[in-house]
Amino acid sequence: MPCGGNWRSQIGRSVIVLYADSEVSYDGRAVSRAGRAWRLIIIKPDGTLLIHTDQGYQPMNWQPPGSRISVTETSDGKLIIYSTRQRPREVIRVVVYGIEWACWGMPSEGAFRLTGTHEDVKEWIVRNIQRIIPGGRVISVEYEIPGHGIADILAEDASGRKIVIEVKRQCADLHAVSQLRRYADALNAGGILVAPCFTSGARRLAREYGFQLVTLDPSDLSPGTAGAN
Amino acid sequence: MPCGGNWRSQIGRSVIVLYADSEVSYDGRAVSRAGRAWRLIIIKPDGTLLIHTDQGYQPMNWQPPGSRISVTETSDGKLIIYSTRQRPREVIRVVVYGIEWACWGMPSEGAFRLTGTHEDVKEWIVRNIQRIIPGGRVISVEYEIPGHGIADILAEDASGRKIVIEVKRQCADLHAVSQLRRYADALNAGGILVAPCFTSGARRLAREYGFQLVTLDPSDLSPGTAGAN
DNA sequence: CGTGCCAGGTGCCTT
DNA sequence: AAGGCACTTGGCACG
Repeated sequence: MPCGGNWRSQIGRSVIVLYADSEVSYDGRAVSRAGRAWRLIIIKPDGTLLIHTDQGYQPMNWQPPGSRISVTETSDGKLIIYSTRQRPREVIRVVVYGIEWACWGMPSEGAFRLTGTHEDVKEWIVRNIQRIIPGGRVISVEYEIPGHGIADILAEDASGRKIVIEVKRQCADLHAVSQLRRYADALNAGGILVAPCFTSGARRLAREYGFQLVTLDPSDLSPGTAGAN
Repeated sequence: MPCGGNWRSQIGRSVIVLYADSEVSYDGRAVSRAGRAWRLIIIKPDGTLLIHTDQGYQPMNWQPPGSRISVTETSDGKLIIYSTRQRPREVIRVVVYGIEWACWGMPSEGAFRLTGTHEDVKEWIVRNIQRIIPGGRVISVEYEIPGHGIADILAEDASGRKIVIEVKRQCADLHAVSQLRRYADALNAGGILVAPCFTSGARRLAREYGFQLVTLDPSDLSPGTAGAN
């Protein structure tokens, strides 16, 4: 059974899960200190370190892939787990007072496919530009505007006027409108914001800036509908 | 030893960790399908579900706190784990073909303190506004501009001209400049961007918009220095 | 509950 | 490596 005391031999080879009584300190872009408590510690072979509590999606502390981990033992028998990352320089130090159980395994992602992403929506629009700009055409995708960022789609309408299209897969907010403005201003172009929904503020601001809103839900990517708004 | 076959009795009471041969499907804001493979499954009492592979900070699939979990058994002995979330409606379905080990425990966050945050930087600036705007004063913090968002700090310089200060704890980018512009435009005010560093694009754009840059590192919050730029 | 915005954001891709 | 940006972003605070 892959649970036992020799988990240290699995470092770099398996995903190790420890249930440990521990203190955690983090020093890097920010600083954190966590007093002694039982926590879930996950060590992945790619250098990822995750320290989870009883609640929440996010770990209490972590270290990303590529970090270097080491485990040492103090003279009085306590374990100390170090995880170090360069650029930015960040260190996690876990003092382990006790381990109730330690298990490991070699999980994998397996075949994995994710759909309904921003990329999918963008591709749909390129193929169905007529539904967004009747009589228009796509000039470029991921169009870089030097010093101003990268526009999702650059198109032109029937009259030849340039139009920047900014695509969001979730409700568009003020940030999305500001982003679109940055592109449209730089190109002296019109702007269309495509999203499944819009916050009230986004609607106001888009109106103020003269941008058009188009409602398009990622789940409606079929030959379906795109309702102008 | 808290590892064994009766982990299902711990649902809602402990954090459960399964090492399982499984298929995972996710349907919600996006859609994902993951073929059969060994994966690490974590079930927290707050409804959080995390499915981890051998690499990366992020789980392959997940469900946030507040989700409802249930485990059923098919006629041929396979387990199926359902996790459902409303608003947005999202469902994860895990078909479990086998479990190599199942362990649990009741971790906690314990005493935890994080410093060096955005809030810390903002407070430092309010206390040391003279270092940012010599002769100026703070008018308001978290100043809401209706329909345009919330400015970090609204101040005025020695001549009484309004200045919006946008604070970043990491390198400021185009997004930060756009955000500042949204505020400054709405108030017809000047703008100062405070950050530990700036991307090349952010420098260009800030110059174009007439914003001032001030370099301030979160780790130098002592009575230290704030270098205008 | 929606709106807005930070996060030690992370991850992906392109120059 | 730096820059730009999406993410099933998650999480928080406020009206």
